[in-house]
Amino acid sequence: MSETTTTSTVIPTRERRREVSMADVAAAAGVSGQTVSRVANGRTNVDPDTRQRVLDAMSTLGYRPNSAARALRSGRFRSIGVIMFSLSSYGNTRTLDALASMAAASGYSITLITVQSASQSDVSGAFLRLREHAVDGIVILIETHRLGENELALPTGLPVVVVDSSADYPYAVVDNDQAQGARLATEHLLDLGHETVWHVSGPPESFAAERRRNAWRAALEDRGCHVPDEQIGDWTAESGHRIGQALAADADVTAVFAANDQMALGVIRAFHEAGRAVPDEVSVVGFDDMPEAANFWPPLTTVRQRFERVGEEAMTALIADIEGTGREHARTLVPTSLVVRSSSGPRR
Amino acid sequence: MSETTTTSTVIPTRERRREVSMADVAAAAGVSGQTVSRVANGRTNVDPDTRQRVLDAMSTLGYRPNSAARALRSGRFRSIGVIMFSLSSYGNTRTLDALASMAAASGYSITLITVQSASQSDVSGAFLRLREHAVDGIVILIETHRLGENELALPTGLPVVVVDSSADYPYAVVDNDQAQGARLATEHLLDLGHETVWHVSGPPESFAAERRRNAWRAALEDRGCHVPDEQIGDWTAESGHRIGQALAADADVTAVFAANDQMALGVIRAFHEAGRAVPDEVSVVGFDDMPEAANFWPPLTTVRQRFERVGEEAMTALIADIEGTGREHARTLVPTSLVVRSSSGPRR
DNA sequence: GAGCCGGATGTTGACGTAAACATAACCCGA
DNA sequence: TCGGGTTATGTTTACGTCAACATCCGGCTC
Repeated sequence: MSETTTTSTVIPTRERRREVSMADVAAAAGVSGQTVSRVANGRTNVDPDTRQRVLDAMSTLGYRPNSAARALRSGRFRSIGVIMFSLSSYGNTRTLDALASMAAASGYSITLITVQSASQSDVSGAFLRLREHAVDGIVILIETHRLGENELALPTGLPVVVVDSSADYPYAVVDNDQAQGARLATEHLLDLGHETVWHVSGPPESFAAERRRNAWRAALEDRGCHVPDEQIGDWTAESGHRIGQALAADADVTAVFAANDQMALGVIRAFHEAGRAVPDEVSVVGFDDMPEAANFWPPLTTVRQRFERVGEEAMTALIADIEGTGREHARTLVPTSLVVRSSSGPRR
Repeated sequence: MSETTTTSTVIPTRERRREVSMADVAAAAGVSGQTVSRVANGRTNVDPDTRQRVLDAMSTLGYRPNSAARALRSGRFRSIGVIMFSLSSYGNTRTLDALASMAAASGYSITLITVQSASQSDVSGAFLRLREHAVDGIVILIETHRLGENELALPTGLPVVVVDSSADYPYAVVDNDQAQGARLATEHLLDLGHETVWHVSGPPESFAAERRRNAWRAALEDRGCHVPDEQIGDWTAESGHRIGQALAADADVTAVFAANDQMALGVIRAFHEAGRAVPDEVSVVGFDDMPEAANFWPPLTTVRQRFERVGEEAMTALIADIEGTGREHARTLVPTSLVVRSSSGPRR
């Protein structure tokens, strides 16, 4: 171990010291490599004594199977590729966390590829890189609205799960139930006596945004309410703030449903700045239930998405597909729930 | 949307179709496998005509190098292992994003392992799994306070970079300059005329929290200010809220420096609830500059950490180590900056 | 006791790649 | 004209693992 600091210690040039291989273990235990392989893979047809000898040799030498060789041999890597559109989205990050936990629990690791844009070339480039990396399956965590199906079609027969609200992929799809959540939020506000509900939506290219928007509109129409023009944001708090400034200037606005918590935060700030009290004059409801939402001022009423659950469902489906059990390409929707806090109140 | 029961299309049982290999390309191009290898690796000693023939054959057949075989042969995988303590921390997530981008730009992919706890067993288990996965280097993105050096010592000579504020690892260390940032925040509040500054710190086991705490204390002492008891939080907005309630009850408190933005949010909420105006009666400064901070109410004065930069530095150092250029085990500190918004103001 | 069965273990070869070495063709100066 | 030095290309082999097949041995049946 280098004595840390300075003296750019001529570290004994990290010699590409050969790792302990099966052959080494075999020699140490006095058996053949194949027997070591059998022990490593938990085969039953090995004499208990022999097995123990091999296990001892393994731990003495610090043997770890070389997964490159294993993958080359078997075509399996016990690795899952995840393609994400950067990590900026709060929800996707939590989903990724759940994916990673589930994968680890099943003995898989995660190979993460982020793409700068959801463009065709970026995504197919990511596919190609994953193919090189001998992953056993792929999770796509992107808003894929702008990608035609053909562009998503994989050249290889790899199992794929898409975490997205779109239907009609030839893959399994898992997502939070956006429509149900948006309806929950909208009806909550109507139930409080508001005549209608304004909507700050996510960007046009997002499927999730589209579903929330459609469900909001449907909920209003079902109750015979006027449907105000939608306000198009881009998920950021800044866009919420900008839109909020316009809404605050309109005295008719008494209830706003923002398509995520960040935009709700921006909207609330705009109302604060305009001197319109929340929730006394205007109610605001968000979507996501990020950890901070309970500490917004006022604490935010919002729709809780269960991202962890989505990640678990996606990984479970993918692993089932990889390991050959069940290959339904189903669409799984994880229900959301409304969390009522202080940013929404009865129409004055 | 309720067509959840998708017609479970009977997909033509994914046959493990052999991938196109070098041999296939070689046959198609009428050259030897070795020549294909040379072209694939961009060697110069190939006749332009031959090279073109090989490239044509590659694209016709859709050849992609098999990285398992490549790794087996060369001992390199062009993959970086990242060990993270879950993805819950906002900053670490952004750092990971930068790591992933940088890695991709250099032709590496990311193998992500999350650990449930920073315990010795979890972390060393993660090491072992990464070693199996033939990664070329490892980035550790955990608060490693509780881990002795010996526990972190890798059995293999793999290059390692630690993103943490600790010193004295036998590895390169990169982090935001916590001490400088905390001093910035504290002095900002003192400069506004506050007699002293209360501190809501991160948990004891966090190195970053410790550095911020020490710098806060040092800044106060340098100015001869009274050092109030520190308030120990756990990074969550809830803990900030709880502590904020206590602080709000103390009329002496006029300035609070919270060790992250979430706790600052909780503190501010507590002051709102207690009817103490921010910043008129109490100033609050956070740490991180998360994207939402500008839209808190009031917009939060905070210390901006450049997580992307940290990720870039870490990956640059790691790749340099992997590829043999420069092997100083330096400690890199990325400076932070103060972002003044509306949550801090002059002492009344 | 011959024949057979099955469990434990060993031997061979192949996965796709690339380093090391071998060969062949060509160029240039003496 | 020859020898030495390039440059382009081919051949062999090894990386670590594991499936397939081969072998060995003890025990059981008839």
